[in-house]
Amino acid sequence: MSEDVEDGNESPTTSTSIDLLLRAVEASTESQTSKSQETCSNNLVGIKVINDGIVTDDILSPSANSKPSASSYHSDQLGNRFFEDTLDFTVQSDGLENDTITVDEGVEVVIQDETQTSKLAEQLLTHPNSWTEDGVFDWMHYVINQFNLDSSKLKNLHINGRELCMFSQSEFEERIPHGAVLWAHLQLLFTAYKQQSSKEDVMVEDAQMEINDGVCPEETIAVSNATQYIKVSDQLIPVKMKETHKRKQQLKNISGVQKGKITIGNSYHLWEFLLALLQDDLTCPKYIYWVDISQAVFKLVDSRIVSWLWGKNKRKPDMNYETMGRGLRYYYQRGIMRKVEGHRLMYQFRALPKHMNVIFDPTCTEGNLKLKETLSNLRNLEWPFLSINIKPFTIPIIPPLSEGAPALAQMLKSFLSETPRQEAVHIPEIQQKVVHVTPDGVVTGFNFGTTGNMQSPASHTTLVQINALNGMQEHAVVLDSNGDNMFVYTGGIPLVQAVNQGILVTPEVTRVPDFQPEVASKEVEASSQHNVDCLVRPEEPHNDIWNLDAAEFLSKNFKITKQTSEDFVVASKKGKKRIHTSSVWIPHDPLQEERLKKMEEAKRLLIEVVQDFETEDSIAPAQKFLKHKSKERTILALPPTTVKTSSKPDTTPITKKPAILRSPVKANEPIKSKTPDSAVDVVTLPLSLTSSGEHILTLPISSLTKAGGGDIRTQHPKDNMSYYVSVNGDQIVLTPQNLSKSKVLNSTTHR
DNA sequence: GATGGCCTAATTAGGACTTCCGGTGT
DNA sequence: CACACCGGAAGTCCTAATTAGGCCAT
Repeated sequence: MSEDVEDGNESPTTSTSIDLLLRAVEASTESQTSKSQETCSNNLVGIKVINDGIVTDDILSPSANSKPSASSYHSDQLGNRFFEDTLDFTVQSDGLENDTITVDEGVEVVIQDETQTSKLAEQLLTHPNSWTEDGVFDWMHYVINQFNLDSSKLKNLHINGRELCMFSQSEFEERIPHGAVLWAHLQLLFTAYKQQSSKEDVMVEDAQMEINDGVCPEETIAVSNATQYIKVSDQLIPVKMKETHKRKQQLKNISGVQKGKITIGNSYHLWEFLLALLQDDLTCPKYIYWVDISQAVFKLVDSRIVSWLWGKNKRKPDMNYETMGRGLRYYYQRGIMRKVEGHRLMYQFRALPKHMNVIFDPTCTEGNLKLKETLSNLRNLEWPFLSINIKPFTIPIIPPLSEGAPALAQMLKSFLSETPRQEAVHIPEIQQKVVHVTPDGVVTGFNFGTTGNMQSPASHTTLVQINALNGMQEHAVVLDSNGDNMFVYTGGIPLVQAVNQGILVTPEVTRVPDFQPEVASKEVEASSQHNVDCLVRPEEPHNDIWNLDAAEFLSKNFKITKQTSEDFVVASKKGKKRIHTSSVWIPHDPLQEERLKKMEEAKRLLIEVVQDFETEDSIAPAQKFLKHKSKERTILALPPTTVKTSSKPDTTPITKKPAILRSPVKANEPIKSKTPDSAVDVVTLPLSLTSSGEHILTLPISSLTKAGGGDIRTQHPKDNMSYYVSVNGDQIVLTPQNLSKSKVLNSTTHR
């Protein structure tokens, strides 16, 4: 029976290990007298490769068919050799009932030798790192016997599992008889163990909190993406954690992890990313490697691939080494890295994690060996352990790419192995629309707001995906069957609330076939600013042009102190006002009379807003003042020029300039004027009660108190009832507390 | 009815790059 | 000539922290 290994189901690591083993066996057997296959198949130890439940290979069984032909290998564009998935192996079918240890869906360890089954089976389930000298000897002896190699040279070998794992391939071959075969076999066990671990990883998920609660903070080490490593007998056991508040607190409390330095998800910092690459057998030492671990010096072998990966990680498709290099250079001044002078593509970390998640990878080189030795030797020393001058900051453990950023690792595999290259993460194309918002609220497209950092909106009839910066996320953007109505939940805001806030407008659908992300992102941002006074939208979405109209317009009317592609800062005697580009709107077709009118109206509105800002005799921070007046909890005391006699003559004329009273104030504290030179303790306010119309009333300041969340409440001197105090335009609104505040605010006409 | 706590949304500020550039060195 | 490297300046994006809004228990 023979089957082809199916494409795609086998990890490159496994393939590489199998490849190496086969070549090693090939080399060893060539140097010896050939033995018959009949002899070989006795006392078999094999590892079967299983794809989707079908046994495809018994890769450790020496057989005439086990040698790959020359055509079994191929090279990719980069010159990397890969295992061709068409090897023809013979799977043992001797009718005996084998002892089988399934370590993973793809790898199964089969032990048939009855005398050693139990002991060896047990040992093979543990990481080679933990094997005793005897265990190592048994394993070597057994493997060598299976391949009918000479076992006499093993006699004086005293190596424990830990030392075994420290060896590089070259050392293995140098110091251990039949080292190539044994080394290759060991790599397969590593692969199997790794896969087994990841399986167990999932199994412990349910018990995660319990485990964690039982581990003292010093024994837990934060890594990334809700994975924690628990140190048990000098081994790091990954435990997946749910991202809860408690969890976040735990991360914060973990010793050695600085506040704000924890990396969540795939958002590695650049230095973290490089460290991860250095610990991943997919990339180290092929594309990046340690030149001298004792000095934390590493080198980029292939700057193109490393920067490509970095760009993938950051979702920056244009990333290149030049750009990435700028990021590295910023590390010089921050004391994280330095350049190794005179050596191209060589950099030096100025600190390393005290514990690194060392991968015993099959492509281990001397650099990696040095890394392991150094870490082994220095593990018990005080951190920082490097001899170089280090700015003391703590680096959390960086998981290898395949654990910390599995999707990225998958991409890398794809990048390295597929011809033609394909994106591992496939995002289906979807019909997309541009959102248009005009100043009078007419929507020619869809209008929705966001609370996150939306980059480009996307939707089709029932699709609910938005391409946010941190990946495709499912937001509730739902179109009905006609495509006439869209329902949007923005950042978790329920639809009803979004409508109340004016975020949603019943759309008049205009399909825009050519999706322009730049335009869309601006539109999204604009639409999210439901309280904007007017909007600017240029003819072209390009940044320069985008700014042009707004800049031209603003510069004519105001002094602009700063301008970026997003913002203008308008100066006035009151301070500076930041105006978002999208807060000024210029219509698509300026030839249309109606649109011209709207444009004029938009300009007029903007001028009005800024003039208000400039003429307001206020000492409140100008930036705050202009922003959403109706939302600002500003209590403005107006000059008592038109004070009428109220029914309750409790007036004390105010002779000093008006005071601005702003919340929040401390609970239970009377609100006092923020104006130092103001001695007012009573303010005369023109009040507009929503139910009974406008009248003048005098409120003693001492009657104003802080409600929850910065609200201000007062007791009405007339009826002694509690009212919320809010501002509508230049009027103060008292809202009976027993009425819904939102209803009242929505029913009032804003200026 | 008065009060303050709690939860969540909205907003802000700052960090960490990214982009661009003009220049030098190998 | 290509590539690596440098650092200033400005822009972008993300996230933690802060503030605001609303509800609800006491």
